[in-house]
Amino acid sequence: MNTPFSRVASPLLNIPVLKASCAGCSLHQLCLPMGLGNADMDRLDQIIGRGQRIQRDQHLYRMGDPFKNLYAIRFGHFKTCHISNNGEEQITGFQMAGELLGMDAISSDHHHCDAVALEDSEVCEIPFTRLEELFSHIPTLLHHFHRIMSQEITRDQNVMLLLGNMRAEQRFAAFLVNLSSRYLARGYSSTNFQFRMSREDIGNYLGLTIESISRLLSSFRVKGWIAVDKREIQILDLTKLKEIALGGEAALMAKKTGKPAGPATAKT
Amino acid sequence: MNTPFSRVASPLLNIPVLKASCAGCSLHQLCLPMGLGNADMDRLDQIIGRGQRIQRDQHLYRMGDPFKNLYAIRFGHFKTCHISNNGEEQITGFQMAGELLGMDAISSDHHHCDAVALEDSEVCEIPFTRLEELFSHIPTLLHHFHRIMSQEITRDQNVMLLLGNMRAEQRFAAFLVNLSSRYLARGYSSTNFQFRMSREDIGNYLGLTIESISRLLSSFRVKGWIAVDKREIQILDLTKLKEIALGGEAALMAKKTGKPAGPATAKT
DNA sequence: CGCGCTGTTGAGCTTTCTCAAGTTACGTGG
DNA sequence: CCACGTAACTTGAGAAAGCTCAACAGCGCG
Repeated sequence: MNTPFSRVASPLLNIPVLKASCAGCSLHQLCLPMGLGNADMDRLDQIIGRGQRIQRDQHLYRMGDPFKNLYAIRFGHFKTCHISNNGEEQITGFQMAGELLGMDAISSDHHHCDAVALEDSEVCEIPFTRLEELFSHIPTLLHHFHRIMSQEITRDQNVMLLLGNMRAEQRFAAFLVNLSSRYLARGYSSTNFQFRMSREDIGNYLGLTIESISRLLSSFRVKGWIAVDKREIQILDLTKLKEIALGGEAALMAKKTGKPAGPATAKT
Repeated sequence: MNTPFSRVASPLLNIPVLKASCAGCSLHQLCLPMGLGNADMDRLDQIIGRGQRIQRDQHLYRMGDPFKNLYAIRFGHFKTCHISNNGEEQITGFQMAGELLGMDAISSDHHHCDAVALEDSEVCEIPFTRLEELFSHIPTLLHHFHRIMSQEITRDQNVMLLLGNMRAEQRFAAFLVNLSSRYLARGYSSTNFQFRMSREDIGNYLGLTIESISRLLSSFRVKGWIAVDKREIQILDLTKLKEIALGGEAALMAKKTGKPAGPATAKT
């Protein structure tokens, strides 16, 4: 790794340098150029536009916008949300540094959701037509791109599993464990971090109300699994949370009654 | 279109011809070779393996199987289901002729879900590494492949919206409308078709119990929106169903009370 | 002809939502 | 610097949607 930044370097260090460069980005092992040699990474760098700053609550793109670019998150956090026909919004994901935004737009040449910055963030603009040109010259890049799209599919299907099969407590535990492991992969603490999204966003994402999220936070706190202060969270018993996220029968037993699991469907 | 089969040709006509051929397939405008010229379609045909028959309830692949091929459904129906760690299954989609199976496996070189035939079906085997080789020679094919993967992402996110935001009635209406439009796109009736999946499968997919599905069917029937006989369904008021699927406030009003919509979150 | 599988219907119960009141933090203007 | 207003969150009590359990009906199959 010849990156000038350590994995945990403060994002602030990057702010003055707006020219996006994969080679100089601490995230290139998580991001699109993963596994590329120096020469190929340079070619990728040549098509990548200037970094783009997005302020908190600003839209990176909106549903219906024409599709030009994919965006790699350089630092910061985003949410993507679909607006259904009756005006309800459904948050389909929270994205963090090193993740790619905009892949849903390839199918129809316009975006199918809104992407909103949860905090001041910066993205690399990746012109998709130029990227496709590169693919024919760099098979490794193409293959990795396919993996990323496929990963997105898998991720979405896991959320479907969460929304279709899990109880509130399990959903929330799974959410915490997911965040935890993603921060870990980025070199941050897996037990101490802050929510970049509001309780409302969390509830929306998990298919629960804001009140339920609040109650779950309290309940997890009382049980000693987490400590919360506003948006600051500390995970005190990650093992327990993982157990519950996995559907922990044991966890439900311990709770009091000996009921099966799952909000619906279920049944052997 | 130089296909020897009309769009509505009975699938039975294809059974004796096990050699898969895009050029000779009535679905090539819906499937991977969409938009390809004859020469390119021939090249695609050369890498596509023999057709593979899958009997009802047989697995096309299982979670954990190594990833070798994508599969295009020639005729028949499939379901894909994830098994969560506590043994619960969640059906993540129902696939029909012309749709591609297995894209979730690209990310990790093994399948992340089970694919099960809902009836006797046939698929074309598409060796993925050979397909990737073709991509560098046929940019149109590559581009279309990206659209298909992107479509899959969009589809999954719509299901997330369904599971996260919709009431039982709305979910079920959306499900019926979705099936209807997919049959329409394939040249079949949009109002008369049969469920290839059990009530249990429908319930699992929609995050509801089998009893709820049964009640919804009855309720829709009583209201005169559909007629049902076992797995045969006739849609009598597609407009109404679409209205409800879209979150129809009007529909909810008419129902009796004047409540807002959405099972959770919501609120302006 | 009876068994098993799938689906239907009913009654009561659990989970989570809804509504409402109250708290805390924070930015704005006096 | 403080009062105020707003936004975000918390907590409680009651309501409702949909689940669980249970009984039963229809159909296919051995």
